[in-house]
This record gives sequence, structure tokens and C-alpha cells, in this order.
Amino acid sequence: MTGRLQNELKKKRPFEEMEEEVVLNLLRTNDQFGNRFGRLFREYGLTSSQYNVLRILRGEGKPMPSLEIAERLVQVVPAITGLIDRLEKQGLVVRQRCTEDRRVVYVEITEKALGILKQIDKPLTKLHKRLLGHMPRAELKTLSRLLEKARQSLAGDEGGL
Amino acid sequence: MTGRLQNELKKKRPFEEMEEEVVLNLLRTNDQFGNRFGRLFREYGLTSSQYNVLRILRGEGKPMPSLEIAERLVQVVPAITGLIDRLEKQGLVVRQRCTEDRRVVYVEITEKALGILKQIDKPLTKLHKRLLGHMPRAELKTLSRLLEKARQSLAGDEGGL
DNA sequence: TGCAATTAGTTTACATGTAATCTATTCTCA
DNA sequence: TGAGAATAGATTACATGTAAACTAATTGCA
Repeated sequence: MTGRLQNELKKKRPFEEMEEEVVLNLLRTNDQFGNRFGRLFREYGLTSSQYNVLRILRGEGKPMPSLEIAERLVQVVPAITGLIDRLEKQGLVVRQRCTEDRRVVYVEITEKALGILKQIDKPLTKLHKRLLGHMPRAELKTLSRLLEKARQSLAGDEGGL
Repeated sequence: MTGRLQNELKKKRPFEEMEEEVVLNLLRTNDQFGNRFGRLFREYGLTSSQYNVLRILRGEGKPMPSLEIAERLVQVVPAITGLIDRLEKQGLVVRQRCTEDRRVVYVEITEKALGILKQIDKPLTKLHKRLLGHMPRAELKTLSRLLEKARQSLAGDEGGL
């Protein structure tokens, strides 16, 4: 695997090669893991995005404004509307306009959705185990830490160019 | 601060927590980096996927069958058709059916596309630097290695469930 | 030799991500 | 208090990712 990735790189300076390799590895790992999770969620009639919205709502424990959900998803605003639309159509969330500030729409998770999430919990844990169970705890910790550190270059600059 | 001790006691299954944290960090980092690269490519009229197709074609140095490109993109087959369609419409690639095996369609990169890629090279390197330049070489190496290791759990199992 | 299995690519249907623009409300403050 | 700025969402347009079904060409092999 290492060799193949490096083969795709045009040899330049070692340091730039290193950075590019990290980026490619990041993309590749994310894609492959994402595929697996996507397949699992699909077995329960959900997409990854839908699952994530529901997970956030369950974690919050009470209705949330659309934009607050969108924020936690690290998604851009427009996508959230359609996402909630489809969840509502499936009876997994309910929309309710706030009476005090009529601009705000609260989204609440339904019992039906909570039931599905509960069904997913175990297989999801199992999948995590399958994907990462072969790595010792110390390495997982290091990996998390390094990913966080990588993101520090964008800290406080989320929206800027 | 209720204390680190209590926090540790409250942890249910530390190991699974760790795995989930890695996955979330992976998603987040990938999203944020992906946004940056996407914006850069858009300045040159390309999407990330389009850039990647062109980069692969430049690297190969000669026309390639559609499916071979798709394979390297870690993408599923159907997406490649539309992608090539749009690149062709922009005059960035040319399609040519193979005479020996009439099922195969070769895709060739154009001079126009090579010119755009050349323009992108420097800003792209600069962006890499900006995103990862704050990490010492040793950490980049470790990060790459751990990402590769994470993917080993799916080795030789690309298509399976 | 002839037909089933493969293979390369396309098409269709749907969910999503991104940007730009628009509407309805609420807030600010001169 | 009243107009402009800010905020919450929705809408539109387009590129993409995914699955499933389809066409055309080639291969394998009894």
C-alpha cells in the first residue's frame, strides 16, 4: 500500500512529498471507512448524514434549531433543509416552529428514530472494532492526537478563505 | 473541575470510545482539508474529483481506459462517466474508442488541461504547506503510517461487506 | 462452433455537498 | 420609531457518490 501511494507521487522535495502523502492517506482512509459505515447505516434505511443528524439529536436530548444541527455536522447551511425534509418524511423527526422567534425551526427526534438508533448501536460498535480493533490503544491515541493537531492550522478560521 | 479521576470512572468502555474518537477525527479532518482543496481547485474552474482525474492522467503520461481511472480514484464505476463527460465538455480531455477492443474508451488529457494543472501546482504546494507545515516531519511520517495501518483492516476486502 | 459468463461503459434514480440568492423575522441604533 | 443590518431557513442550480439495471463487445469452454 505504501509503495503504491508513493508511486503516484511526483518526486519533488521530501518534505512536500510527506505532506502530500498525509493528505492522500487521509482521503483514502476516510473514503474506505466512510463506505463501510455508509453500508451499515443503509441496512437500517439511513444515510450517513441522516444517521449523524439523529445521533446529534439523541445526544442533545431535546429539540434543536436546524442551524445548530448543521453547525455540529460541519456542513454548510443549505444542505440541512433537504436532510431534515427527508427525515421528516420518514417520520424520524418532527419540525416545530418556535413561538418566540418565528424564524427558528426546532427539530425533534421521534421514538421511531430512537428505536432505530438503538438497533444500530451494537453493530456500529462492532464495526468500529473491526476497522480499528487491530490497533493498540496507544496508537489510536496517537492517531487521534495527530489528526487534531493537523486541524490546528485551520483553527479559528473555519469560514475564511 | 470535578476531576480527572471521576472522568475516568465515568468512562464506560474506554477502548470503544477511543475508536469512535479516531473515526470522528478522521471525518472532521478530511472534511475541513477537503473544503480547502476544493476551494483552491474551484478557482481554476475544477472540482476536486476533476482535478484528481486530470492529475492521474498527467501522471500516467498516456491515454487511459475509463475504468482504470475510476479504480485509482477509489470511486465506484457509474460516477466516472459523468465526470469524464464534463471534462470533455470543458475541453480538458478527449475520448477515443479503442479499435481492438471496442468496449474500451480511452481518455486522453489535453494541452489545455496540462496548462491548468501547471498553474495549480504551486498554489497547491503552498496549501499543503499551510495545512501541514506546522507539523514536524516525524509527526507527518507517524500520521501517514498510522493511517495506512488503520486501513489494513480492509486489505484485500475492498468490495466485500 | 455457439452460447453463457465476463467485461467496459452507460443510464437512471436518489441523497448529498456547495454556492448563490431569496424570504421572513428580529435586532440595532441613530 | 423606522430603516438598514443581521439571522434563520428555504430555494435553485450544479457536481458528485451510490446502487441497480442495461447495452455492447469479448471470452471461455463444452
